[in-house]
Amino acid sequence: MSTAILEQLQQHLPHLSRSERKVAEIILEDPQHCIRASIATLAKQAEVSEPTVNRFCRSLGCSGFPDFKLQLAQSLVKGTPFVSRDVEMGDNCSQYCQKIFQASINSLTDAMQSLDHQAISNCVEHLHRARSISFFGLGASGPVAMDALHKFFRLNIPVQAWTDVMNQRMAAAAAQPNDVHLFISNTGRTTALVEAAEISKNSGATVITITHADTPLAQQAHHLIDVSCSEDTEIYTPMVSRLVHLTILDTLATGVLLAKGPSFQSHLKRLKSSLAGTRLEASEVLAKKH
Amino acid sequence: MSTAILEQLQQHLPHLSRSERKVAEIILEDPQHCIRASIATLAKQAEVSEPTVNRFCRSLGCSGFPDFKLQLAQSLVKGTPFVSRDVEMGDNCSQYCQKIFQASINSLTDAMQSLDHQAISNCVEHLHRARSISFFGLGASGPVAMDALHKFFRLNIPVQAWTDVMNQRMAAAAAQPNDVHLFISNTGRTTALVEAAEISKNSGATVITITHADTPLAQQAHHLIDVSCSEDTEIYTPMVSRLVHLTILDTLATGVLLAKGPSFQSHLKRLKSSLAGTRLEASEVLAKKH
DNA sequence: CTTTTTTTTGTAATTTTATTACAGCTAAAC
DNA sequence: GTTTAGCTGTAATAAAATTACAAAAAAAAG
Repeated sequence: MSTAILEQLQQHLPHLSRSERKVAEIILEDPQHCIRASIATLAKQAEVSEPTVNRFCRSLGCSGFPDFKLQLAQSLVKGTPFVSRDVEMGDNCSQYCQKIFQASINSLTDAMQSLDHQAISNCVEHLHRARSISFFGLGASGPVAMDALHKFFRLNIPVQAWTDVMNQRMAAAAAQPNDVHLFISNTGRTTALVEAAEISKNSGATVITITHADTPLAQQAHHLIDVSCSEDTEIYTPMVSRLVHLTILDTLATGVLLAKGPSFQSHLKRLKSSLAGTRLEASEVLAKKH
Repeated sequence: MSTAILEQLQQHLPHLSRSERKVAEIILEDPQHCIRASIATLAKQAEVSEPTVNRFCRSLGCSGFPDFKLQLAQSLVKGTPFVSRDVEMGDNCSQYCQKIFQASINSLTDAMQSLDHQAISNCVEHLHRARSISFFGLGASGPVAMDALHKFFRLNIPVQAWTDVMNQRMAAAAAQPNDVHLFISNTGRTTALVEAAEISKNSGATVITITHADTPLAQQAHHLIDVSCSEDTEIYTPMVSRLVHLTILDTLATGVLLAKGPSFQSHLKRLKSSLAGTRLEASEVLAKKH
C-alpha cells in the first residue's frame, strides 16, 4: 500500500524482533532522510548489520532495500487529496458515497503503481497462445469469473467460467496441455479453490492466479498476478479487491487483443453488428409511443 | 518543480544532444519501469553508455542516477503522468496497463463527483423497506447483477438476480407490491431489458435503474441513478461503466446496512464465522506439506 | 579544405552499494 | 543441561554507480 507504509510500520512495531525494531524506529524517526540513505548508513544509525536491514525490507514485502526506499519515497509524497477512512455508523449518504468511491479509487491507484507488468506480459502471452481458457472463482469472485468469460469470449478463444465447487473440480481434471486455467480469489485461502488449482496443475494446465502473494493459492500458480490490497472484510464483503481483479482482467483481455493484431478487429465488428437488432434506437422509442 | 519532471523532460527534448535524447525518450516511454531499472538496463535500452545516463541525470539537476529515480518515482505518485488516452495498437504492456487503470480511476472520479446523493438516498430507503429485491442485467451487466446478489444476500433480505431474458420476464411478471426491481444497463437501450422493466412496473414493483439518463430504460424507472460515463464500446466491451455500476451497488448495500443499524452486525458475524471452515490457515498449509 | 578547439560519447577502472552464504549467538523448549 | 529454532552478524560476492580518461564527432578558426 503506497498510502500507509509508515502507519503499517508503526503498527507492526511491537511484533518485530529487537534488531528489526531498531531499524523501524530509525526509519520512523526521519523517513525523509532514509529515502536518500544507503543501506550501510541506515545500518550504522540503527546499530545493526546491513543484512538485517535487508531482511527487514523483505519482511515488509519488498524485493530488497532499493525497492523499499522506492515505496517509502512514494508514500511520503504529500497530497492525497481526500483522506479516505472507513464507513462508520452515523455517516450520512454523501459521506459514505464519497468514502466508498474514494476507497475504490485509492485501491486502483495503488494497484496501478504496484502492478507487475512483466507478470501481466507473461500471462498475456500464455492466454494468447492458449488452446482454451477457463476462469475459476467462488463467492464474490464468481461474478468476476463470469465477467471475464464475457470479455474473453469476444476474443474468439474457447472460454469457460466455473463458479461452483463440483464443476470446478471436473473442469480442472479435464484440462489438457495448452489450456490456461485462471483462478481468482481475494483471500487466496479458499480450500476448494486451492484444491481445484492443484488438480488443474496436475492435469497439465497452465495455472494463473490473481490473488495475494504468500497464500496457498499463489503457491499453486505457474504465473501469479499479485494483488495486495488490504481491506476490511470483517463487516463488509470484499469490495475494492474485486474492482482491482476486474481491471486486471480488462488489462489481460486488452493485451491479448493487441497481441492478436489489427486483422482481428473485423471479428469484433461482426460481433458488434450481431447485437444491433437488440437495441432500441431513439427513433424506435418515439414510434412506440404513438 | 517536482510535479513535472516528465513535462520538463518533454520540453527540453529538442535541446538535448543525440544520446541524451535517446535516454529521455526511453524514460518518457515507460517511466514506471525506469524507477525500478538499473543504470545499466536503462543504458542498454537507450543504446548509450552508462555514464551518458548518469550525465543526463546530472544535467537535470539531480546528484546522480539514484537521485533522479527517486524524484521520478515521487513525481509519478500523484496525478496522471500522461493524460490518459485510449489504448492503441502498438502500445507496450506498461502503456496499456497504465491507460486502462487510469481510465477506470478517472471514470470513478467523475462518477463520484456527479453522483446524485438524493437519488442514492431514496433508493436506499426503498431497498431497506423492500419485501424482496431482484437484480436484472444482460450481457456485461449480468455479472454485475450476480455480484449485487452476493452482496445484498448478506443483508438478510430475500434477493434474486436474473441474467437471461426468459427468466427476467417471468420474474418481472411475478412482482408483488413492495418488491424492488433493480435494472442495470450500460446502454439503456437493450430491448429485452426495457421490456422486462415495463412488465415489472405494470406488476406493481418499484423500478430502479442504473443507467444513462435519456434512454428508454431510464424512462421506465420510478427511481433513476444516472451513470453518464462515456467510453468507447466500438472495439472494447464496456469496461469502466461496469466498475461504476458495481461501486454504486456497493454504495447502496452500504446504505442499507447503515439503515439497518448496529444490531445487524451480529448477523454479519454469524455469516462470517460460517465460512471459517472453508479457509486454509497458514498453519494448515505447513501441516499439509509434511 | 585542413587544422584546431570544443563538445560529446564510450571504455575501463574504481568505488560504492546491495545481496548471499554461512557461522555464531541467543532464547525458548524439552 | 541439552537441543532446537530463530536471529544476527561477518565475510565474500555480486551488482550498481561513479570517476578518470581517451577517442570520436562536431563546430570553429584559419
